[in-house]
Formats: sequence, C-alpha cells, structure tokens
Amino acid sequence: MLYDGVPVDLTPEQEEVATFFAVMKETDYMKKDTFLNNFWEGFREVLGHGHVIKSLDKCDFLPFYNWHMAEREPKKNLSKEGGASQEKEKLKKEKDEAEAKYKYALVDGRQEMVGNFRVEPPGLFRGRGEHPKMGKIKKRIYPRDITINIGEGVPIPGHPFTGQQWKEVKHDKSVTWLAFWRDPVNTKEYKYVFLAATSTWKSESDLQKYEKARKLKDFIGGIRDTYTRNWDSRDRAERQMATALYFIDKLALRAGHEKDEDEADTVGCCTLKVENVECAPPNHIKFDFLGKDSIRYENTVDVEDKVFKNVELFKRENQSGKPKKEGDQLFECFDAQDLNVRLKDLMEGLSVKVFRTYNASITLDRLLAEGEEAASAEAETVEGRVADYNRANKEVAILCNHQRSVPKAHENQMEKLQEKLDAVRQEVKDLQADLKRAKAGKKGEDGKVLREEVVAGKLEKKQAQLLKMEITAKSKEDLKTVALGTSKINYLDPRITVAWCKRNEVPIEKVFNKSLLSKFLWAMDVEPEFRF
DNA sequence: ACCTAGACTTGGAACAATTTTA
DNA sequence: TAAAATTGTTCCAAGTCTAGGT
Repeated sequence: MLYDGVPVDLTPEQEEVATFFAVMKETDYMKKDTFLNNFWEGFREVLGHGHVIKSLDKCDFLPFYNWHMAEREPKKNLSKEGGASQEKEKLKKEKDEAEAKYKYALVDGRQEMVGNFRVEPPGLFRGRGEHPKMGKIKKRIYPRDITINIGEGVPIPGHPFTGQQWKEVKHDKSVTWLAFWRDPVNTKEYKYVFLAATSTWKSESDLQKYEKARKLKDFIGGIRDTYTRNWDSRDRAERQMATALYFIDKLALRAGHEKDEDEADTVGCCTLKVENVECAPPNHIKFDFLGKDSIRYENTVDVEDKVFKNVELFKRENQSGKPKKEGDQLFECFDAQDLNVRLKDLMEGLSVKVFRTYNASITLDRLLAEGEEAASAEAETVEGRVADYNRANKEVAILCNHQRSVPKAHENQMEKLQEKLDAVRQEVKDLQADLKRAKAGKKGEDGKVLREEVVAGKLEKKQAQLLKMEITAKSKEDLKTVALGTSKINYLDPRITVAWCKRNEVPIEKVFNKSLLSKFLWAMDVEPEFRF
C-alpha cells in the first residue's frame, strides 16, 4: 500500500487487516468517524510501536481494493459461461462433498442438520445504526477459543490446526448448542453453533411457542380488562405497566430491555424516552423511535382517554412531580424484567414477546377468514387467493414494523413500469375507438375492415392486461419498504397457512418456499378446520 | 430479592441462484 | 440468450428471557 504517496511493505497479518478496510471503500461506513476511529485504533495496534504509518489520512488502500476486485473477476467470468459450464458444476460438487461431513449431527440417534457450521471469519465489525463499536477488528477464531458440546464417550472431532486443542470439550445435555466461543468484539457475548431450523429441537420449540401464543387467546380478555382497570391505579408503577402493556398488545411493540453504553441507542416499549412520544389532543399519540436494528418506528394512533392522560402525565413529570427532560424514561417506575414477572401472574409462562406472536398470528387468521367469507371475484383463481394471502401477510408485516430499505433500482423500475402502463393505456383507448367505428360499420383508421366481436375480444383482453399491470405496479410500490419474510418465518403459526391452503385448494408451495416447507414440516398434517 | 451470564429467537442486508423479460 | 428482476440462502448482529449465583 501507499503511505503519504510512498510504497510501504506490510506483514501478511497487517495486509489482511488493511484489506478488511480497503474493501469497505464504497460503503457508508467510510463516512463515519466512529468507524474510522475504531479501525485506526485496531490497525495501529496491528502495525505495532514506531511504525512508519502514523495516521489513517495518509494511507492509500487502493492497491488492496484493486487486488480484491481483480480477485473476484475470474469467478464472475466462470458464472457467465452459462449452461455449458461443467467447470462450475464440478467446483460446486467438490465444495459440497468437502462440507458434507460438517452439515449433520447425530442427536439421540437421529441425523439432524446443523445450522451454522462455519466459524465466523475475521473482518471488521459492522454494527447497525450508530453503533459505538463499528470498525473494530473482529479477530480470527481458533480451536483454542471454541468450546464444543458432544456426547459422552464419543470421539473428539478434529480440526485443521495442529498443536492446538479445543478450549473445552463438554457433555452438557441441558443445552442445544454444539459449540460456542466468545464474541471477540462484544466480549460479554457469545456466538453459538446450533442445529438448523428443520431439526427436531427447533421444531418442538417452534410448536411450543405457537401453543403458548394460542393459550393467550383464553386469557387475553381478562388481561385486557385488568390493564384497562389499572390505567387509573393509584400505584404509579401499576399504572405505567398497564399503559405499556396496552401498547405492547395494541401495537405489537417489543419489550425493550436496558442497554449498555457501548451499544447502539435503540429502544422498545419499556425503554421509550419522553421525546419518543408526542401527544396531540384529543387522543392521538405519535410514536417516533429507533427500534431493533435501528429501524425507525413511526406511527400515530388513537388511544383511550385514560391512556392519553397517562402518557401526558408520564411525559410531563416523575413520581414526585419533578418535570422530566429529554432523555428521561417515559416509564421510569419499572423495566422489562419487572413487567415479565408481572405477566407470570396473569398467565403461566407469559412474557412480552408472546403478545407479538399472538397478535401477528391471530391477525393473519382473521384476515384470511374474512377473505374467505367475502368470496370476491378475484378469489376465484388460485392467483387471486394467493394475492389475498399476501395482502394479509403484508398487514402483519406492517403491524410488526418489518421494514426493508428501498431496493436500489426501485425508482428506475417504477419509471419503466409507468411507461409500459401508459403504452397499454393508449392501446386500450385505440381499441375503444376501433370498437366505436366497428359498431358504426366504419373501417379502421388504417382502412382495414373491423369486425365488432373481434375488436371487443381484443379490447377485453387488453383491459385485463392493463388491470393486472396496474395491480403489479401498485403492489410493488406498496411493498417497497415492507419485508414479508420475517413474519412468515417467526410470527405466523404455519398451521394457519397450511389449513387455509387446504380449505382453499391452494398448493402450499405457492406460499411456502422449500426452506419454509421443511422448517414447518411439523405443521403439514393439520386439519383444514384449524383456527388459531 | 436482585442481577447478569448464558442461551436461544428474531432481524435486515448481502450474496447467490433462479426465473422472467426484452 | 444476456441482462434484468425476482426469489432464496447465508451471514451475523441484535433482540428476548430465564436460571442460577450472590
């Protein structure tokens, strides 16, 4: 690389770290001081005392960047060869065979698929949002860092590093992890190797999750009565909890546990700050905060009068009447743990996240049933019913605030779509004009004879095409910031979907892809009458 | 009665494969 | 048939929550 315009030789270790940084060239991280400072701190350490490189500003990483770009060139060309490329297939086969032995684990006599069998490679930590640790070096993990969990008396699996041993070999039957190591950046945390989503353990806990959420159905009436009553409890903590629980139930908010100074500043329901809610009389409350993954939650809702009064009060002053200021907690009298403890009194095993699962699933169940009842003309085709399903899915995704960034090419694609739409609209107009002429027994503009039935048929087809395109365009625009996958994978009881498919003669493959199908194998034999 | 280490679920983005379109 | 669009998969970060130690 170049330092101050002069070539500098680095050791292989230093080169590796420099490359981590070089490949970030085109990302937004390069504009963030936190990222640059953290990287420089780590890089300086790797360079060692008294190195000629004394500041990041004068470093030119372009040679590493160019090397990296050149490195991936041959791969691209290989994939361009197209169908005839046996080279590519051979490579893939070799890779699969080499990996095969790591993909399965023998658990209680069953062969189970492993989820993440690869150790995370070294690199730079890329936190989401304004993470204080972004840019820190994520060190390489060695066998000596890893604790493995295997059956007693089973041979200890090997590794490619001679002269090293696993950190520890455990035989713990009370946990599901196969291996773990300490996260090198967030040193209080761990990274685990677990079984895949298709495994018996994961399926069983998935089923349990949904059964618990279904159980909440029997309690929800009482719970709502209780928290409604507690909106004017004279105990401020009770009153705050009742208000928070209302939001958790109505808006499917996350719990929001306390966070450390060295994490991104995000909140959930229990950690809302006074500036995250605005009260607009008579009863509108506007939420605006950064939630998990620093995704913005922005929503204005109408609430009951008592809730409105409470929020105004909690926003204004604390228990002793002292005014609150920006940065203060809206609910200062309790935290997520306290609330979870309280929930245990209302239903065995109840915790905040169960409300999210419950509300997501019951909403899907309700919307699908409403769709079946409405029996719209659209629902006569399989495509129409699938569109119905996707609409319901979308509503749940919006409820859970599952967002995605607008695809890079979106704007461009929409413009093209509009142009096409305009063209088809013109064609429709022309056909309508032709039809008029045909009815009047006139010839077409180009002098050709027009037969009324033929023109009418063409027109009808064109109009159908136009309608379809308009729907596509609208749904594309509607979904540009909505991610449907997350709720399907984590919140919607698959039995609702399977039962609906059975009732409506929709092949399950239309709504579940291959991996969802195998993840939800446990739900496939549900009876068509199943309701959440 | 706390409190936090430890374990497990949830989440969006990046990347890869596949399908559709021009 | 290449490029564009769509869909599926992998990656790993960031949540939730409880058990067990003090």
